[in-house]
Amino acid sequence: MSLEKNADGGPGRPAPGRVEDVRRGNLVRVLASLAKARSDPDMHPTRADLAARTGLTKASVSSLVAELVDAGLVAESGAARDGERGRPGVALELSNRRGVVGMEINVDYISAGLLDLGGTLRIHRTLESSNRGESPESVMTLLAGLVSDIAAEASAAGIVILGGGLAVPGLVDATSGTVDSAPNLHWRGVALELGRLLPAAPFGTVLHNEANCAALGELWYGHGLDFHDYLFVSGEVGVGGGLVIGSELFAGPRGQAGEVGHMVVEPSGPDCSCGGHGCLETFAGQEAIFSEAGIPPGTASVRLAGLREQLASGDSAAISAVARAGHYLGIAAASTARLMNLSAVVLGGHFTQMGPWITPAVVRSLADYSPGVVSPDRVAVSELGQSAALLGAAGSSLRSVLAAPFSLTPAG
Amino acid sequence: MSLEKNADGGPGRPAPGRVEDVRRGNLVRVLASLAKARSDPDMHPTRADLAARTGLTKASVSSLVAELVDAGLVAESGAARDGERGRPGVALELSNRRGVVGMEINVDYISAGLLDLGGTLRIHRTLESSNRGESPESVMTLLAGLVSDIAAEASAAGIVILGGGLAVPGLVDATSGTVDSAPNLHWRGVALELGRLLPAAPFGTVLHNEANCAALGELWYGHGLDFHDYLFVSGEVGVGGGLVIGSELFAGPRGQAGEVGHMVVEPSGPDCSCGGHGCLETFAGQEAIFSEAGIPPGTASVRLAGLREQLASGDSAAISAVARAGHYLGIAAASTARLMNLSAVVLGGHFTQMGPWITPAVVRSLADYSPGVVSPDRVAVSELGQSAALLGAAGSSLRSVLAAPFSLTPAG
DNA sequence: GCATATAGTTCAGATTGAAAACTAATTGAT
DNA sequence: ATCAATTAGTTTTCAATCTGAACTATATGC
Repeated sequence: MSLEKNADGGPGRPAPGRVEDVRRGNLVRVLASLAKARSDPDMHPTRADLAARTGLTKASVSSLVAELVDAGLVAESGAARDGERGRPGVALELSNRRGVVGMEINVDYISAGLLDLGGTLRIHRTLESSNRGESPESVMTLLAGLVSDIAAEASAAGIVILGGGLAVPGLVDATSGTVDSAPNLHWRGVALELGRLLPAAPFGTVLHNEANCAALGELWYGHGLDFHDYLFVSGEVGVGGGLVIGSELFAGPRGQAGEVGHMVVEPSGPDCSCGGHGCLETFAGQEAIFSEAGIPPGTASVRLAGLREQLASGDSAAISAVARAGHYLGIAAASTARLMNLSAVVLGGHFTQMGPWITPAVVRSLADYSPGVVSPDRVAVSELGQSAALLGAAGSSLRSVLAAPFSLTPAG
Repeated sequence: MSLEKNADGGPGRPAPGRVEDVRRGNLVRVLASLAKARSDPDMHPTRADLAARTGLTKASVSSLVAELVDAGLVAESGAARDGERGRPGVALELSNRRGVVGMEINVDYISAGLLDLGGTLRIHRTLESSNRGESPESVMTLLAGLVSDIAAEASAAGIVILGGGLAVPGLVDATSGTVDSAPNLHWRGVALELGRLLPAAPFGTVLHNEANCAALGELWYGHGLDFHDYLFVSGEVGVGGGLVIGSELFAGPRGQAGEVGHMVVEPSGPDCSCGGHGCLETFAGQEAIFSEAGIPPGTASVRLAGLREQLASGDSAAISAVARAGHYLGIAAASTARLMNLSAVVLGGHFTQMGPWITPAVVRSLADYSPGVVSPDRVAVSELGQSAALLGAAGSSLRSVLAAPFSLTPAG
């Protein structure tokens, strides 16, 4: 349908097609096969198996695997016996001696975790910290300490850290490592010193938007295993979101798509902080729900706990506040589903705490405004909780490594 | 960020990375450079120039160009003199002896046109025909006749037709060539015999959605030259649309994205034919505008002419009907722009006839609901008129050819 | 103990682009 | 007119890489 991207090969673009590029592509193919095999438990791919699944010859796969083993990305893990006759193969797997770090700065806490190449979360630490209004330097220092502890532990366990991802609740510019605006932290135009976090990691640290990361975490480690096209709505102070299309995050032209919170759901609705009015956020943001439910001011976690209590005790103000949020969420989801041809909705962030009360309202609203587009069993609540963003940030780094293994290989 | 697509190379996927694939990629690179050069007028790329622009060596480019010339896709067009000293180069261009056909079936007419590889529309024929409720067979027979005339003319002019695209106002499944539903034609689940249209064309005929094609036509031959990320809204009987992101059409998971007409713009709005209510179409569809403006029943073109007259004469009912449509259009556009981070809006279809009256309403609404996102000078009216969809369908075919030149090459 | 089957390696052959040397054609200075 | 300088395009040699076929290695089962 469209021309290959960057086909022109102008200045600043990837190198033109050389014979070496074939090998790079095939290294990636082999790694992708290994990564895929992992979700199929009890399946121990061998060189011969990889050859069959990638379409390459056994000779090529042997050579590619040797290179990946040299680079430390792939490890042999004993014999693969299947009871059949013939010489047994050598089972291969993504090395668990290589890992990436996921990091998150949020309003009430910072956290970091170590994910090995196989996708297992080996370490996960959270540190409560009131970051709203704190200086970026001091928060980064705190985070750097946390990460350095994790790096030490990793090193003791013989794990080499290759890269990392940092999720921040705000609009970010990943290329420059700048937080353009993070209203809930009161940060604006802040260039973070990402180099401090993982100074030795060849892939460095990449900055991400928190809602997008949560959507990615959900994609790779949550409902994404079942749904391939969905709207992820993350309720935090504002209402963020992520669009997953064909099992990939749709990031938009400037990597900032997914602002569900400012879709117009009620033309005559109240003014919004964004300057518009009737935005979803004015009905489904934390402040909107809390005040409608009559929850007194306080910290977000205390108020959220209060809301849960009132919901559980059948308080009608709380129940109707949440139902109203769900109603408008359903309207925004209906429009999005129609516009982008999506078939599922996943609720994350604070909405996970309201699951049983908000889901029916969303389902009803979807049925009412876009019948037949999103079936009730495709409205789900995230099960990852607070770790979604961290998993997304780490997973993103993991995928960078698997997509560019040649940068670790002797040949460079 | 994500793994290379199809990296697994499983069944049904493109062949694995062989050394030959490098050449395929480079053939595409060279063609892409030539296609790009064409929008830079008075620029006659030579082999040496292509080498510099693709990053390939002169030797490789010579060999690639020879293959493309053999395949008939590229032609030498005399010497390229630039007044400098040194041996003059031989100017190259995409051959104007190869072409693709764009076709459209709409409610009131069918049309077809011939686009040469350089992007010039060489022939364009429209045939009035009331297709609503007609059998697909009879309409296809009519179209096949029109296309066969064009093919004869092309042949007389020495132009070889390589492929084609057919735009139909409805949801289509391109892979099976089926019209799932085209309400305005009263077609539903119709498998079109696309093979009849261009039996000799190696790339065959591909079925497209009309609104998407119009968006593509706009992208390649209209405002897309200035805007790279925009919402294209096409008013026909319903309200269709297309999302252009990074100068590419965003087609959605099943190629059916862009249903702007059924975004919810007024939760308490009237019922819609889709089963929902408050959809944009109930305010900005043809019937909504005509009845609100007090235009008596009749054929679409007569009513549209009537509306234009009333608008020109300052009729207040007409003016306010169009302003209302624009208001709600602006709301849908505001939500879309926020959700997908778009920065421009292009109005097509019947909205082009209402330009001066509807644009201000859209601009006002955008400023009201999403201030600072879409600036007023980035709300534009399409200038392509009725040919947008045809150009999009043809252009899409042209791009398939340029993206897979090796299928025409001796090596196959 | 040996036939059979499967895993993995080695080696020759083909394709391809890079690099450098070479031929071709034009300008401009002498 | 002649020739150096300059640019376009071709030819040649070389290295990288995959494929395919032959070969080695190691199991099972009769």
